[in-house]
Amino acid sequence: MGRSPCCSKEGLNRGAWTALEDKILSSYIKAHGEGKWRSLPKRAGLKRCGKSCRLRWLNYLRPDIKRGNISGDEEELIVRLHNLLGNRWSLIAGRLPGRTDNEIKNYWNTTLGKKSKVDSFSGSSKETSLNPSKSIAKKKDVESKTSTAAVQPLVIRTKATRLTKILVPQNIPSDENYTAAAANPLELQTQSAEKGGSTEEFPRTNAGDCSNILKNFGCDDDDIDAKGDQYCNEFQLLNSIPLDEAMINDGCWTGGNGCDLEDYGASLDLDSLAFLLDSEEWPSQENVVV
DNA sequence: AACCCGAACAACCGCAAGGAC
DNA sequence: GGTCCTTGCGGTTGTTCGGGT
Repeated sequence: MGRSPCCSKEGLNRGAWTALEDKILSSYIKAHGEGKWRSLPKRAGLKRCGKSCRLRWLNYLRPDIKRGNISGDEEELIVRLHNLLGNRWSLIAGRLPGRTDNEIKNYWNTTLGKKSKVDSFSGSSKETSLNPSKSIAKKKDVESKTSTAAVQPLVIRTKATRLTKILVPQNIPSDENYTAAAANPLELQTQSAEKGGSTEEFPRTNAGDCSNILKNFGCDDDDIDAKGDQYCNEFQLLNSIPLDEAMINDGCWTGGNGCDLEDYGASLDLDSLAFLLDSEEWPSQENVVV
């Protein structure tokens, strides 16, 4: 099946985006929503490849993008998730609200990857300081986790599978321990399992609560207007399936930018991931947000 | 002040999956 | 069922910027 080029290269702008281009793209997407990237540049009046528009929007212009330095907690989370998932940046990014896969990938390649490379080369816990700005204590903590993972590598595969369904926990538990987990369905599920979880523990809400749920996941009113119905349909669909079963069947474990664990099937038992949660807490949302 | 170098980040590219027809 | 199109992902390259000499 021959692939057609994503766009004609002739007459198109390349390289850095100008403020005007950003404004045009943002305004267009705000007015018409995402999607149809191939035809978007023409409709918006941009001399850009659709792919380039999509990337610019996803990695830079999206309103929910968190800018600024990666915090210590986020770094720790990235390290742990990388140990678990390998270079599946989109999945890792899905666990870090407001961070993009590209950002995390860059951060890894420029900072953490080198650090871990040096660590493994030295083969010791000797201090390595490629990034002196990071706190030593935090760094040691990260290193110890990295070395733990080296003993127990669990890199699943390097190619991500596309998300085809979005799974959002139907009810945001009031218990503060679960509040942080609300944005981390994997943790929610694991905790649920640890507690002998069932749909009774996390009763699923009806579609009427969708707006609040979406807001809890960082959607603004525009998002809800644009996609609320779609998400609510998903909610209603999933409401007919017990929560844990739905997660396994749908294979999704993140909100919005999730993955498909279905392929892991025999090789990946979600319970086996519990070791990640055994010794230490995942960073809470309050800690992650800068 | 000029130059060099490395880090950080933005953007591009090729490939593959999934859906529509 | 096959083909084509769209979208998303991960790897790589290019550019910018700041610090050191």
